[in-house]
Amino acid sequence: MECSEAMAEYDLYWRLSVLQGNDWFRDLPLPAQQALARISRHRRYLNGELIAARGVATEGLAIVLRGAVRSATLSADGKEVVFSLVQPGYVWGLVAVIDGLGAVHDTRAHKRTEILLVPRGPFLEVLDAHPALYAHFARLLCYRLRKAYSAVDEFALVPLRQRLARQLCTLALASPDGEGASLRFTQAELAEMLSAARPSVNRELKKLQDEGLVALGYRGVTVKQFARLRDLCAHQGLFAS
Amino acid sequence: MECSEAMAEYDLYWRLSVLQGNDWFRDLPLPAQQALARISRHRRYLNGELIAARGVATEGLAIVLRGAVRSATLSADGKEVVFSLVQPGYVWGLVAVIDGLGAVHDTRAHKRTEILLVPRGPFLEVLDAHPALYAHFARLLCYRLRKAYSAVDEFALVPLRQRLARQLCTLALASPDGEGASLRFTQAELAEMLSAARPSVNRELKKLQDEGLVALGYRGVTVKQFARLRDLCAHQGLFAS
DNA sequence: GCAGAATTGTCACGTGAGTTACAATTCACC
DNA sequence: GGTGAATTGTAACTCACGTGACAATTCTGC
Repeated sequence: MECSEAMAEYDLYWRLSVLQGNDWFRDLPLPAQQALARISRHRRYLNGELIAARGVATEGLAIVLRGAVRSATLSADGKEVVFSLVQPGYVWGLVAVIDGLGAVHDTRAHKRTEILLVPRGPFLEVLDAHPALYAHFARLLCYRLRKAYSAVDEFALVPLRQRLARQLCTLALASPDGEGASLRFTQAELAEMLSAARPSVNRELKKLQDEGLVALGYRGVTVKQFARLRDLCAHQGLFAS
Repeated sequence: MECSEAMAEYDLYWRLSVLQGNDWFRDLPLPAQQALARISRHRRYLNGELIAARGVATEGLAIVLRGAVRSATLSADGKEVVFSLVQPGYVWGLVAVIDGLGAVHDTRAHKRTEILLVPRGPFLEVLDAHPALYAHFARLLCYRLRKAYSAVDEFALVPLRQRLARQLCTLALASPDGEGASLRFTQAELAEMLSAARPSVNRELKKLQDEGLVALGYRGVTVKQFARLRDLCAHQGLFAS
């Protein structure tokens, strides 16, 4: 079984490199990274496949590798609010892992999706073995809280036009090509990220296009004038994604 | 100076008892409680006095004793969203204490207000000395996150009537008299807590009164039929305040 | 007990954005 | 290269809720 041993070895190395490439795991001490790499697993989901149901215990933390993880809440009368579309490189599921009270939202794979799963139990053991990690992940929770807070008051007082501008800036900065990026998202996806209706997003995008700030394409938006786009959202605290 | 020594002693004991009476400090090990009592300070603010300015480093964690701590965001065009009105018994300021990135909102005293202040530096030292506390406060952060998340999707998909019903239920349960409580809040305060306009809240309150669920008074609302009020909000995840 | 402040009660009106529905494009694939 | 699925573009309609502006009520302090 030399071959499969070598495979396992390679796999472990691969998982370690994923962790080391991630914003929230990059800065951990090597032994902790190794421990986490050892316990983590590679998972694949089909488009729309259920990853976690609201209130039900989750398997663990997910580092998104491909596709996206889509969290949404369904209201009694069937309306849905998409809470987040977690893109590759981001982490999903920390709250439920730490407090153990079940998934916060109904969560499904958006397109074919791959994640690196860090199972809850072993993860908590690693945390206990390296107490300093708690401080680290507490900061991640704080980051999330600030984002959630700004989402709340943004929703309440920022009109769609500006929220859209902000979203575009954020996506552009997060993309490899930077400020002038061609963002490969459909308008429906953008609408979901903003918890807005698709026609409304289209209306605002058109206006931005007329003003020359962006160019619209078939499955994408190209940022033409990042600076002016950014000016639109001005003054807003956290520049989050 | 025997007298002032005795005073100091009494003061320490008083601060310890405050901590022991608080939901989030009650369950800590005694040595940690004592350490926190030693570093904490009693603070008074006048109505409207500034406690923290958005983005500016905060002094520490506040346990509200009297009055209320009011966090709000001011938008560019002068509109304001009141984010929370932290009532006595609740804790304010954890995020800024942990990540050190400055206050999340502009924060002022609502009426004459007293808090127990746990200064940031010493608090973090106590955390480092008792690593288990990190796990404890990480759970508090998770609790906050769940509340913030539910605030987001509630804002997006629950109509004012139900949000109001929920707020009333929550306030009733939190009050000493329980379910049939006479809640001493003005309609303007209720509106702030819900980030809604005062006339809108009045409209919904009137309807609830017509249906016999509540009775309106000069500076207060009395819950008449808690069960039916609660049914109105049904199915909603976290029953928060 | 009365003046003035605070609070509640009610209107008319504006508006951002959701909803529905369909037409016009663009693409993907055989 | 043409057919069908996916996406984008648009318009008409609706509605919850905010805004502003008062009048009516209730308290508070001298």
